[in-house]
Amino acid sequence: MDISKEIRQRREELGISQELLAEVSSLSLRTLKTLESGKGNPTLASIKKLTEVLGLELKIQVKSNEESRSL
Amino acid sequence: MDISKEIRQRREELGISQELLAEVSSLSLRTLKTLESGKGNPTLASIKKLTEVLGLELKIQVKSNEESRSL
DNA sequence: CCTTAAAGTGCTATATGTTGCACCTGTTGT
DNA sequence: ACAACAGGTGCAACATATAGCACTTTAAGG
Repeated sequence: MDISKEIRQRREELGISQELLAEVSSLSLRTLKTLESGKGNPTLASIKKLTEVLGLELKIQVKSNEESRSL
Repeated sequence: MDISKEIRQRREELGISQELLAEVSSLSLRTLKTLESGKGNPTLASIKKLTEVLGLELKIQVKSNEESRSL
């Protein structure tokens, strides 16, 4: 799933508003709105601010080879 | 591990130079150098360009509660 | 020694992410 | 209908990521 959608989904699961999330994660409300609506190209720092507050973690790993099997 | 270090490690595993990686991922060599040396704040787009070429995937997931157990 | 390849860095210009403000829409409750 | 709340968006200012260039350092190989 898209990162922006994951963030929105997680925020909604926690039942908090964009305004509150922006405040506690020290990210501007404007930036959060842009990010969640999938229109921006956020910096890693912005994403980390949100993941820390939301209890999410960003992992980078070797891709599982699904498309290799399909050929 | 840090994302910048993961990217460098993966590039070295594949045995390619920064110059080649920058070229095939349509990212400037300057930006890749900055990123790998851990000095920048890359955008999500830059990270995605690299992960796609390197066969890596960026995943965002609920944090496993290690620190909850330690208390 | 010299040459080549790979990586790091200062400088600069350009592109764009971040931010605040104002305003609009849609929803909920009275 | 009106008010309050949550979310989306255009605009402009500021901060900074991206990019190219030149130069340096280090390591490997002749």
